[in-house]
This record gives sequence, structure tokens and C-alpha cells, in this order.
Amino acid sequence: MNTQTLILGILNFEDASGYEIKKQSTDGAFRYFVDISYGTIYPTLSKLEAEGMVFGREEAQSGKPDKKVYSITEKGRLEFIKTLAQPPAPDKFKSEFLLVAMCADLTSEETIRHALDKRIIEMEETIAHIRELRKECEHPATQWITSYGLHVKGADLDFFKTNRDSLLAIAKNKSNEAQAAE
Amino acid sequence: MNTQTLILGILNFEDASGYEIKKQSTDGAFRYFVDISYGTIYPTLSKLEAEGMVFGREEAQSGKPDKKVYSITEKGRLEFIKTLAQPPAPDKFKSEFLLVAMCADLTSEETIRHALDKRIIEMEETIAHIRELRKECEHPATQWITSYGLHVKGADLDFFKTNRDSLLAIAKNKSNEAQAAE
DNA sequence: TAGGCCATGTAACCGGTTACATGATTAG
DNA sequence: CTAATCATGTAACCGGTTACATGGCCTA
Repeated sequence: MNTQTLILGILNFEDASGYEIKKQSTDGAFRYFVDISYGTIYPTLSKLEAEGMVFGREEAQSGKPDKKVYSITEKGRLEFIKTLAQPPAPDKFKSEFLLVAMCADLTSEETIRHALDKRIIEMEETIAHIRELRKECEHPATQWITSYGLHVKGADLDFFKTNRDSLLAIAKNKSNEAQAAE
Repeated sequence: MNTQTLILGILNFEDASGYEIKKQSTDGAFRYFVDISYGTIYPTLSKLEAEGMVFGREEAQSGKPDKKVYSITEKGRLEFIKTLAQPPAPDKFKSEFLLVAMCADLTSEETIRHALDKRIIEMEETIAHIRELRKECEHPATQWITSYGLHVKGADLDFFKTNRDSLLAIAKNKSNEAQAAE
């Protein structure tokens, strides 16, 4: 999924400036699909405007810098819908934590405990965030995907809470060997 | 997580040629952490060898091209363990499907049904694959992460099977409008 | 008065992919 | 005879990030 489509997707929900798009993709609902940086957003927005997919208007603000708010055009909306119709690529999932866990017997119990606890906290934060999104937005499709998120992340957290100790035990068995390597 | 660490991680489990590393990262257990291409593997292997992290030996094979099998060195192993001790980055998850689902009301029921069914099939394949991995390998930490995978992916599939129709209904409501846009 | 937020934008860089070159062997 | 699998490697390209430039306002 390229940046263009994502920006079109965000603008399809509401008008936004480059700065607001960044926030949406970092803190908003879209953070589960993307995380794009200013270095991509601004040039893409210009390109999109040149192609007639979006149009921007300067907006003066009191006490804040001016901002350029973009809206999606009918052409852009059609383009976005066309992209949506194409079969989506399989989910991408990458976890450094899982690699550490798979190598639990190479490291110290402490390393694993830190990694484990960090991940549990992150998962709890994610769940809290999804719950926030759910409250804020009554849009049915958004409700559906937040239900999904809550279900899956709940199962995830559940596993970690009940199986924390068994992974710790794997690390513990070789803690002396790992210590010797330091 | 960079390619270097991943290759070190794979070689820590067993010696392998560039070709075999690619297979591990595409079809093996490591596919859930990475997917690296030849264009990265071979240069990285050379670099790693120059740094003394791995060493390769030419191996002649009957009826097949020669291959260069790499092993991790003690220096490489120490380096890998050091990387493991650093707090792992949060999991990365990106789903094109979720974007399509979130925009269900913009597309046709057919588009959503295709996307939904494709994802269910992919999830079933993933679960079957993890079960394979579980059978093949008795390494405790690997057993732990495959248990995790089975738990989470099971919950995922479960949600999709029970909530398939409700997403379909969201798409259906606006199917005529979406058709007009084609 | 320092730091954080608002706000836009560019240039350099980089990690990684795609596509190609090469070639033997085996299975259908 | 064709396609797939085994096997290594490079050059061109590209999508995206990092770091920087710029500057006003508000809060602690």
C-alpha cells in the first residue's frame, strides 16, 4: 500500500492539512495501516494536487501558522475506490519481540523479563487506544474493525499474561551460560 | 530489525547458504520476522564475513551447483546476543485488508466478500503452517512462539468467521451507489 | 527562558527490492 | 521440451526516512 492511497483514504474521511495527516497516521485510527513521515506527506500532497486528485486551500489561523487544508476531489475519490476493489495484499506482521523470545535460551532471564513486560505494557496501551477510537466514532465499518482489534489484541494479551512464566523458565535454564558471554 | 541481525539469527540455529537463508525467511519459521531478498542476502553475507561475524566454506554437490555454506563465528554469536539484549521495537502490523474493511461502505458487497474470503483462506494457511513448524521442531522457545501464534491467529480466524456477515451488511447498504461509480 | 506544539517544506541518504545474467539438473 | 528447483551474484532503481531550515505562539 503506497502513501498516495493512504493519503487519499484519510482525506476521504475528512479534510486535513499535511500536519494533520501525519497526526492521523501516527496517533489516529490510521496508525494501524501506516506511519508516514513529513518527508513523504508534503511531496505526495503536491503530486496528488497536480494530478487533480486533491485540492488545497490556504487557511489563516489566529495565533498559529497558516495551514493548507486539502480535500479529496471526485476524481481522487473514484481512484481511491478503484484501488480498494483490488484484492488487498496479505497482512504484514513483524515482531522483534518474537525473535528475542525464540532465542530465549541464549539470553538472560532479565532480558526476557524486560522484553516481556515492555510488550505487555504496549499491548495494554494499544487496547486502551482502540477503546478510545471506538468511543469517538460511530461509523459502522470503523466499529467493526475496532471490535476486531479488541478481540485479537485481547487474545494476545491473554496469552502473554498466562504464559509469561513459562518463557521466563526457558531463559532461566541457561542464564549462567549467557552471563559468561557478557 | 536489520538484515544483518536476522541473518545472524538464522545462522545461529543452523549453518546455511544464501539460498537456504532465503528459504528460511520465506517459508520457514523466520517468515514471521522477515522476508529478505537475494539482493540483500548475498551482499550482507559478504559484509558479515569481512567483519568476521560468519565464515563460509565452498561445498561441492553432485548434480547441483556448488554452494557456499556459512557458519556463525563466536564473534558473530556474541554480537547477536548483544543485539538481543536491547529492548525490542514494538511489533509492526500493517493490513491493507483493514483499510478496505474500514471503507466497506464505499465499495460493493462483492469486493468485501472477495477480500474477506481471501483473508480467511490466508489465515487458515498460516495456522496450518505454524502447526507444521510445531511438529518439526521441539526446541522449547520455538514451541512457545508457535503456541502464541496458534492462539492469536486462532482468535483472529474466529472473529472473521463469526463477524463476516455483519461487515458484508455494511457494504450492501450502499452497493448501488458504489456501482454507479464504476 | 526553555521546551513543546503548531506548521511547511527540502536535500541527502539508505535499506531494500526488482530485474537481470548465468547455468546445470530433474521432474512432469 | 518445458518448467521448476538449485545456486550465486550485481546494477539500477525506488520508496521512504532523517535531519535540517524556519519561525511564531503558548505553557511550565
